[in-house]
Amino acid sequence: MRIIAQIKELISSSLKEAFGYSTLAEALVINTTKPEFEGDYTLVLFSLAKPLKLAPEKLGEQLGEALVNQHPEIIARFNVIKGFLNLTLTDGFWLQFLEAQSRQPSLQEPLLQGKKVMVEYSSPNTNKPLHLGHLRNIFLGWSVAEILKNCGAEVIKTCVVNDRGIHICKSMIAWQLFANGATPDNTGIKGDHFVGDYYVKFNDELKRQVDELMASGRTKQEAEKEAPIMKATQQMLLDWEAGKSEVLSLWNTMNNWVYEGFDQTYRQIGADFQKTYYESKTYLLGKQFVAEGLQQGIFFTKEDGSTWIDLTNEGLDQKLVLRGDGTSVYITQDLGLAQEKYNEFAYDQSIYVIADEQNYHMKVLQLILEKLQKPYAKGIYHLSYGMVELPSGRMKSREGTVVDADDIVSEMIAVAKRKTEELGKVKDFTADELEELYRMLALGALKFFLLRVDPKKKMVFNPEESIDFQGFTGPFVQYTHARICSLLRKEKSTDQPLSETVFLPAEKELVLQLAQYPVVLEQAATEHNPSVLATYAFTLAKTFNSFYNLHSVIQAESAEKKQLRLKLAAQTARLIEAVMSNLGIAVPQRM
RNA sequence: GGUCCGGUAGCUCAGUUGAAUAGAGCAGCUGCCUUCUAAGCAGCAGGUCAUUGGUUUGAAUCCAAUCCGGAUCACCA
Repeated sequence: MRIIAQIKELISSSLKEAFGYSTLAEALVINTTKPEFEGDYTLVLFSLAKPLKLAPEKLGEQLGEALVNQHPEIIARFNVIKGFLNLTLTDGFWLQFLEAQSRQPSLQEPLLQGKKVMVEYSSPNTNKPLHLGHLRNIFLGWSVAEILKNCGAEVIKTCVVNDRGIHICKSMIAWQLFANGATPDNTGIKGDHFVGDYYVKFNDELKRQVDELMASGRTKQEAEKEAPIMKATQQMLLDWEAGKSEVLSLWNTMNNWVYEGFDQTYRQIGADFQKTYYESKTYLLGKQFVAEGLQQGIFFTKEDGSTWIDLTNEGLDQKLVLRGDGTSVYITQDLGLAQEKYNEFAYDQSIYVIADEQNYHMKVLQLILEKLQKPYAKGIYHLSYGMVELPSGRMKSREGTVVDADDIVSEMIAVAKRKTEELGKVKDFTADELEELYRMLALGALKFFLLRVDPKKKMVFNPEESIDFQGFTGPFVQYTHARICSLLRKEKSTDQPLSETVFLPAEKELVLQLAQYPVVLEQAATEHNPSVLATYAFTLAKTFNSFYNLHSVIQAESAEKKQLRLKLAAQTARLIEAVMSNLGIAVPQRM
């Protein structure tokens, strides 16, 4: 159902027949015609003018003539302006398209049929709750997974939990020192926040001790090293690695508190994983790669026994892959984990949704796997995204300028509730229905806000201004869907074939938009970029709203018009739902 | 310092495989609800696309230099 591709074929064969010129249909440049000109699609002629040795205007006239003559059932008329050939397709063609699309049982595309893709996202630490940056990560990962599924791929969503290390021990030490047996249960605090609070307490106490030591003449570095709380933490990490049972037991308990909290958040925002990897179980992996790399001469050993790879020929640096004492570093684990994932799932592609601060690391990871000639190395794709920043700059947990995930979600729900009550359109809803609606709108606004921006760019969130429900937003699109549903409750679109009609400009605009979906979906999939779908959802809704404002559906001028408009409306609603589901956003029947 | 990313309207963002008069939303200003949901529609106003030079029939888009901002280059994860 790719109209542009279809037209490119027509043009390509016309060029051959009428001009004896062979060119790949792919190479032609066709866009939808700008609204200020007449036409549906536009061929850019400049690049063809040269090889054909014709002035663009002349070429346009002749080519347009040929197209209309050869395909009168598809091409109705044309006009040439400067180097642009504007083509208007016949109403019959558009009618047929609309019928065919509405009869299509599924809106999926076969682009990635038979491919198996892993998407790793979220990947939190277990010492503090999720924040707005995690939400961008989670929504991106979820959305990309949906997009790939809708292109026919089998998708495995996975999460790597960073559940070990010094930062976890900090929360544990602080809990031992200050908690007096407090738990999430007996305080009523959500587990991840509870543990996060002790992480903050640790840092407060550390600062106090450091200040004290500095007052007695130590330098800052000395003080940080010597602070009793820091020493205790380091000892705890050693005890953890030695498998000391009371440390392990506390570690287990506190991590489980955090997992309960995370699960609650994941349920609330609709995130899930088929497979979760825990770093405590994977951090010893990857050492066999070091032996392998040494044998192949890809790695080398320094005097102190540490193992390195030299990537200076690739424009990078030398990179440590194993410490002198034989323990793993971050990259070692990641090598092992990539293998582990491949052993388990034999993926064609493995997508890592990770912030752009790790671009260098991911480049190194892929490069090493390539040098080791791993079959899955080429399938690794780093979906790098920019940080969510405040107007004042980066969020800093130490300065308390982190936007908490649970907080922002509840704020959004409160705003959705307030707006819905102000408008008073769903007074007959039950309490459960209302709650579901508020959540749908709140998450719609939040997800759309985070997904509408190109992932690789950093973005700004201003907590002073709450996220909009008007304009280029999730609720705008959701509203259009609810409005169409309301229309269709009053008058159903039937399956009867449409009768011949002349498309009015607003109707044509809409059907043209409907035809764009497969193109946009494929673009989103190949670029791993949900934002193009957000833009499309908005444009589609906007186009419908203009149409809706201009023409009455139920009181249409004729029975044929009514039938056509009902079908356009039904199809718009269907596509809005499909596009939004790619973004992980549900759409309501009423709002 | 090396590498990478970014700089487009007051603000937040599209547009960057070169193509018609650079587009949206928000904020500001005008209109439009006794007819299908006004979370909407129609309009006004707002731009030296960081700067300079180059390539081209054509540059926000490509090239070079410069300025500004950010990330990264740990025996941290």
